[in-house]
Amino acid sequence: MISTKGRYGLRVMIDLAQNDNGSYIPLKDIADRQEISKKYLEIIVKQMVEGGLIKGLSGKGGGYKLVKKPEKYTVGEILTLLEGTICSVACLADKNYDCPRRKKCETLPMWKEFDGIVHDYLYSKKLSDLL
Amino acid sequence: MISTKGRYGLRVMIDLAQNDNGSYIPLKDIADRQEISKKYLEIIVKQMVEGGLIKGLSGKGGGYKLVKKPEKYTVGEILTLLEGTICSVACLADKNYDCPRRKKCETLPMWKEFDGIVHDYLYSKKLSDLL
DNA sequence: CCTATTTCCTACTGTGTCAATAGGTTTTTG
DNA sequence: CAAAAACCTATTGACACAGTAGGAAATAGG
Repeated sequence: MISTKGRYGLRVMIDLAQNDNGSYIPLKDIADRQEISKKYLEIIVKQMVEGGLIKGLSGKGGGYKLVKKPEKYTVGEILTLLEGTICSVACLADKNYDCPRRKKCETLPMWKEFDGIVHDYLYSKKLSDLL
Repeated sequence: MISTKGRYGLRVMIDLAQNDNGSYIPLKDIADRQEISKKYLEIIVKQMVEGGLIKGLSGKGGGYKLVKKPEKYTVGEILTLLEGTICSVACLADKNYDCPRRKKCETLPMWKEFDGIVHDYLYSKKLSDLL
């Protein structure tokens, strides 16, 4: 289940794309338009800056803006940054985890296939597809 | 993310299918084979009985068994029972929930499409496919 | 009838994440 | 210098997850 973090973050990205006029867009405007608490968005947006998805500028006239064109972002990369991982099952989420039942597990192949389908969908979907 | 409840429950179903000899299979045997705490499985299995997925018999010689042939179960129905709902986003999980942004939400169509893909995969997958 | 086996039932608990809220500091422009 | 904005740290209440614990009721075999 995708949490509000991922969902709100995606909406911020869409808002930034739709209201892009070359300059920085203040978070207050985004929060108002999207009807989301500005304080909560700060946490999310901070993560997006750290992850290199967007850039921020302090001070008057500051705000946030995209660093790439909307068609260069995939929904998958946005969600992965905010959700940590988009994995359907815990066994696949941590690549270093070596499950003792890996060899004989009857469900693992299915989870892998399922994960592939999810991954393919989300990484083929572009931010520009949502405008 | 599918929790242990759903994953363990699915493995119980597979175990019941694989070890079906007409009579009831004690939970202890399943727990031993699957290397899962019997106590924890009790909770999961209880839910599966209540949901009509399997039936249980108390007393000596008792245990659990499937009520249908493995090819008659879908992975989707098993997971839905145990996880409550298999929905990628909260807005779609509760059918009665009327989101105020429903009309103008740019992400809703994508979530619906995504949910459809997930749903299709899990409900087309049969328990018998995992044996 | 007794006993071993098994499900069935209620309750509890520690840990962690989610979804915010609160209050302040720093940066920048007009 | 003042307003506006990002930036930063901390806290909180609620809830779900992943079990654990202990016993009651049911049932079959001897």
